[in-house]
Amino acid sequence: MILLSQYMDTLKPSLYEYLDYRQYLRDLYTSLNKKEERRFFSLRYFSRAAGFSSPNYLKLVMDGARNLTQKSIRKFSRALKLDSEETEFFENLVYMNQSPSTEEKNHYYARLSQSQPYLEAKGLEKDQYEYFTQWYYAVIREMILMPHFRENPQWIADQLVPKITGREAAQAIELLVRLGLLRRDPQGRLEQAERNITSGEIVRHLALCNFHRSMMQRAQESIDAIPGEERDISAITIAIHTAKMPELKKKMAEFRKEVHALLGDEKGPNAVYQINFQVFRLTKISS
DNA sequence: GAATCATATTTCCGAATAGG
DNA sequence: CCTATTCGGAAATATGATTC
Repeated sequence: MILLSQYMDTLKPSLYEYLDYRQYLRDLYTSLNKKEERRFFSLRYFSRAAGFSSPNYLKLVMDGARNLTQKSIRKFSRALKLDSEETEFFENLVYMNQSPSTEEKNHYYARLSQSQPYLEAKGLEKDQYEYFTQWYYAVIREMILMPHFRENPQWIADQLVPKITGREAAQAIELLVRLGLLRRDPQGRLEQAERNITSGEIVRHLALCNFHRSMMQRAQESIDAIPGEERDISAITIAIHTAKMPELKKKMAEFRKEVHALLGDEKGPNAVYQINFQVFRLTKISS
């Protein structure tokens, strides 16, 4: 029995590599079940170890047909032989996955990202997440292009509307450099580096939700904070068929590219603007 | 308090395997 | 070689929680 659990440990995928607990369970199940001819880790075996009387419970959870409750999380972590740190991580993972709102997801992700083993496994991912949590990171990266740009945290902070603190600006530069979105030329001046933010699906999705929420908030504030000639907020409300959505998305993508190509190249910008695109449904779909 | 949704258990059935 | 038994997975059903 001791040998069996030791053997199990060597095949177990590392929990901290995952931000999707169902994926973790699937990988764990396949690696313990299919790889070897010894198929000791069956659904039934798991249910026995966890104290479920239904043999297929793990299967239902893996398929997303069942969620886990506080009680069943404990049963799972016992059967998976997780230590107390792993159990806590697993618990937050489950709650993050099952939260309906991005606010809650953020809350649980914040807890996950404090875990030391997670940082060791996915340290950069935390930076990538951070990049999308504050609207001004992207803005500062663009500000570099302005000829009168000064690499002085307080100056940068004062240029932004709304203002941020000098400390935040300094930390922003550090983050952008760490992410490879900014680099220093031979003279030590900051310049943009072409680099895509690549993070796992889960973090990317959560981070983008935060980013857009944050930028829409700026848009809302701009109605009062920015004079009319310096903004253009327009909208249409229109009834269309669901099938038209791909076409609409394509049009919007084209326009984004067009704007970028037409205006993005210009020498000597003197300010940074944000252009938001939003389309969303306001009624239920009738068939 | 009925209706609906989600969770947990029971039942069913095919495949593999051990025993006669 | 056949049959009984066990195992694995999925569907059906019961139970509990939540909503209106």
